[in-house]
Amino acid sequence: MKASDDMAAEGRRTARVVQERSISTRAELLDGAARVFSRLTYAEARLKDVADESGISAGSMYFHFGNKVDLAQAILQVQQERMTAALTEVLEQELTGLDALLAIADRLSQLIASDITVQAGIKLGLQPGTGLDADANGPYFEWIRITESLIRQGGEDGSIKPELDAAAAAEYVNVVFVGAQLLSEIEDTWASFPERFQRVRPHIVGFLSSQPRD
Amino acid sequence: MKASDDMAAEGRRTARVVQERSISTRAELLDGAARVFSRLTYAEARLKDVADESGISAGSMYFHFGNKVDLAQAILQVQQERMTAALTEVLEQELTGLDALLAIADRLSQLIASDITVQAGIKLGLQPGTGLDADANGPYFEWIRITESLIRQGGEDGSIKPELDAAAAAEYVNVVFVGAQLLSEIEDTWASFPERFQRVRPHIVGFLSSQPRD
Amino acid sequence: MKASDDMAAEGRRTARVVQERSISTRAELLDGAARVFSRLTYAEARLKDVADESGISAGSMYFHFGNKVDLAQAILQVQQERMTAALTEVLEQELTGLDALLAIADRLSQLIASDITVQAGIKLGLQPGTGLDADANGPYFEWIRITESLIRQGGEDGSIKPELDAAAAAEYVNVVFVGAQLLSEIEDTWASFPERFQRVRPHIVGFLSSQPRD
Amino acid sequence: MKASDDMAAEGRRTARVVQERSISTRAELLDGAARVFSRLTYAEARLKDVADESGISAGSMYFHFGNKVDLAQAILQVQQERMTAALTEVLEQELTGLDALLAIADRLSQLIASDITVQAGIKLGLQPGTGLDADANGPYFEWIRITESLIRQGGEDGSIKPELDAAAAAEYVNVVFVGAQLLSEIEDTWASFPERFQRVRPHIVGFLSSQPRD
DNA sequence: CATGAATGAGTTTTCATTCAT
DNA sequence: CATGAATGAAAACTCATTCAT
Repeated sequence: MKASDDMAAEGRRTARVVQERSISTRAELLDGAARVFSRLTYAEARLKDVADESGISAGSMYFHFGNKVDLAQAILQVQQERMTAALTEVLEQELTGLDALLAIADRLSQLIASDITVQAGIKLGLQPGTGLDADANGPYFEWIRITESLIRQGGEDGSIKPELDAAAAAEYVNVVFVGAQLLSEIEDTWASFPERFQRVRPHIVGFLSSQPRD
Repeated sequence: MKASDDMAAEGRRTARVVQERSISTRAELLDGAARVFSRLTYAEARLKDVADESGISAGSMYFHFGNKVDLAQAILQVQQERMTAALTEVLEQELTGLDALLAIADRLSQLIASDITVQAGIKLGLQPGTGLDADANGPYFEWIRITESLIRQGGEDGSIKPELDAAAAAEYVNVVFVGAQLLSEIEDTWASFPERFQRVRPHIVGFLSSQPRD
Repeated sequence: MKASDDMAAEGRRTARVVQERSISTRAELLDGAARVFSRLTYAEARLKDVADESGISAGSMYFHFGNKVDLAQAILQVQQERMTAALTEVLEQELTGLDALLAIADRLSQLIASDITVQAGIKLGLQPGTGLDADANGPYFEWIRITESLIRQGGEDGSIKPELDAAAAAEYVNVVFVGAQLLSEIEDTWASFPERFQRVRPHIVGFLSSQPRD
Repeated sequence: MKASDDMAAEGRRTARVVQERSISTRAELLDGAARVFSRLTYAEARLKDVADESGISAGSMYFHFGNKVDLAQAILQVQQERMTAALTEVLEQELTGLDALLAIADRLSQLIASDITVQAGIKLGLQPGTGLDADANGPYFEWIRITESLIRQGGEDGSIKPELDAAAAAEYVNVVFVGAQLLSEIEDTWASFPERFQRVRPHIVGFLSSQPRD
């Protein structure tokens, strides 16, 4: 049995190496795709561009992702993972409702400005009808829900004016956040988003905060 | 010579009929294209979709609009005309800076919610790199400029707090307007835009108005 | 209204011409496809071969038949129409059960030997799992049913031994017919089918006929 | 020198183990291929299907069989071996011409119904133009020759009517055998072939046998 | 020997655009 | 002017085969 043990051992070693190559290829592919989808519409994007951009053969793309839709969906998934991660990271710290809300918005504005995969995901999410997951912008609505619950929490922990209508306040916060995001996208593909958000942030604070600030 | 007179007369009549048909065809084409471009990306949209949607043959499109890009550009132009018309209409009334600003925003929110060509234009304007006029979203920046000048005017006519930084205030107003627009687009393709804007409008008024309101 | 009447009239004339061209193109395409599918497996057949064989551009194929499967299905349909036509033609003559049965077999053996579209249909029908209509060989079973009913009829009209088990007799007839067909296909792509069937035909007659023959 | 003896011994053991694995892999591969080719056309069959079906990696196939054509040819060879074996087994018994003919037919009908590799071989043999051995259905013609010679032998040994034209009689026998086979293939992939053949067998016996039977 | 990722040469399919009628 | 069939260039996708481990 020694021989087959050896073979098994070698098999495992080989497998790991192969798997690593596979993983890195997949990552490069996702990266290239993110770059392409962040500057082009889904239908405009050519898979050849993705292949060239990532230095991977077109055939290989079909080994890792069955087709164009799946590739786009993979990007959407990464986007959601990263945004969720940012969210949870903040929520794990024990902050007041207001601080958590602001921390999340700050965090997300930076993430969106710096992470091209997240940018690609946002663009893809806004153009359904492609075969992409119908609820691609489920995250949007989740984000709205979270905003509302944090405002309610802030009302209880004293950081936010308790008399506010949570739903209406949440809508306002989201309008401001999303508006800043869209203007930044138009102007310089999100590069200015964090600063722009900082400029309008005081309006949110002033509206929500129970502490008079100047 | 009577016969040829008849023929000439008939020719004129024919010409008129043909011309009328041409005009209506062109209109139907634009309408169909607007419906298509308002729900699909430029690259996703098939000219066959436009043909089917408008009940006009594909070949005919090439008589009226040289090609796909020109068709899209025609829509962008209509959009700009209609938005500009709304703008001028308000500006022609002699209103205070604040009232003009709010009237324009109200007007535009209604126009966007109700006019599918305008909707199509907005979507097209947000996806450059297509061969569409590079400065397709020139209107955005023009709108920002107008906002700023109205705020400055409001500072002078007393309707708006004079101590405000006009540029910063304009940015805030636009962030709110654009944010409400985007959320409405996502939720129900702009149908809820006017109401949503009315809900956030008080924040704008509260921030700008020199008159304390409750 | 004279002008538009003229236009309508011209429209009709144009439409007819266009339609004729369309029909002939479609026919040539079907013909070329039949030639290709009669010598190659569905999966082996290249659409380029069909295009070349019929002198029609590849793109045009997709105008007339949406895709490869539909093209194959169109051939199957033509095959079924032609075989059904042969069948009905015989059945319309008032023949005895035996004569009808034999006439149909004769007719079909000639049709199969001479009509390349029918040949293509037979081959296609025998290779499902392609996306072709699952019941592509429904005709086979229909044919078996008809055989059985003619034998029963022959039992009643006195042309066929009444004591025969119709189902079993039908199976035998079909086995012989189909066997002759398959051997002819292998040997010379059906060219020898009619003669071969004539050689084995007496076995069928001897078995079924109520009249002693030598 | 003991160490190197050990190594040599282990080397031999390893070699044997490897060799055994090789043999079983080859067998599984052939089996999987048979299953795939028995339900799909050569061109439809994906080597990946074979790999999945046999649980062997695609790359490994290329070690054992140079390429797709060779794999198919290996199956054809197994089919021919098994059919020939059945044939010779019967021929080795000293039977009359008629009994030998019937025994062979019975044997083959059972073999075809039960052996998926034989089924695969039959299907492959009927789709040339693939790159498979041109005379893939040589066996068919060989079988016809054997039939004829057994009929002639039967004429001499008294088991078959001596006045029969051997060639014509052989054709009839083959038509019936092949017809039953094809109908069974269509109906239930050969499962019913033995029974069906038994149902039509009396026609063959009645035609050939020199002994009046009822 | 086995594995499975990678490749590239084909194939199918799509669609803007042209053009004869 | 309108129509819709035809075209071709480009895109998506497939898969036998190779090859590093």
